[in-house]
Amino acid sequence: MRIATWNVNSLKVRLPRVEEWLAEVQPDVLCMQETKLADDAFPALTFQGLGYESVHHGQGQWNGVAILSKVGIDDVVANFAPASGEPDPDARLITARCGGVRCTSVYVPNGRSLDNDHYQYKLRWLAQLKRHLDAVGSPDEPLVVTGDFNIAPDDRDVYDPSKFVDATHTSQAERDLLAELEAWGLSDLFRQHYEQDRLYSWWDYRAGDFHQGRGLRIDLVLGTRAVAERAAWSIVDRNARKGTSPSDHAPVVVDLLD
DNA sequence: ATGGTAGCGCTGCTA
Repeated sequence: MRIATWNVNSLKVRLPRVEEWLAEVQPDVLCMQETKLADDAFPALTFQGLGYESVHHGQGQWNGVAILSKVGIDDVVANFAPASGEPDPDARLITARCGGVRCTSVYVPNGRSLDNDHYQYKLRWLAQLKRHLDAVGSPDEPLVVTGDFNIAPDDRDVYDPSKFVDATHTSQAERDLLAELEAWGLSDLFRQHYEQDRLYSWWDYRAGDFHQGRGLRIDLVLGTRAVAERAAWSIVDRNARKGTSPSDHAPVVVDLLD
């Protein structure tokens, strides 16, 4: 079973590239973020024509998350589960079970800056994500949390850590909250296969950062032990960041043994 | 040189 995540940065603009990529890579499950669509504008029929069932949780203009699956979709929960606390006013997560794996597609708040209210929102959001996982699932089952975490787990995931002192994406508080998710029972499936640095998934559009190799690894695939034991291979598909009108994120792919 | 681009939607916000 091939699982992938991709922050597409507007599905309206990116749909042709997403269709092309699905045909080439043929993931069984694709979790998307930043669709920037309302639910009634989500192109479910287009994906159906490519063999994918889909669920979408959107608001239009900003945010928006989706799951596509060739291996079935049930137990759908849009937004945070009620038992985890108040719903998120933004459309930032959706959960569904696909092919026996409970999958959550997440678009973690950016945080903007450490002194911004949005950063406190990011920290609260990450704490609620753990309660959400307890509400919808368990570390003892096959479960994946994947998407744009807006956190670089380690300095090797940052092109120049000296440029990210007292910054979002690297601050100790958000890394600690990511570590709490790992303590809950999740591990970074990409890091199971690679130890080296400079394996980024996002590059700022500005200043030619992609071509200069200035990126961050912030798109993660986390899985419980039952999933990690099956994780045979992973890549960041940097080719999808090239050419005309790319997203600023590349897809991350993980293959699970059946 | 503290810059730069992209998307949304129409002025400035978000990333």
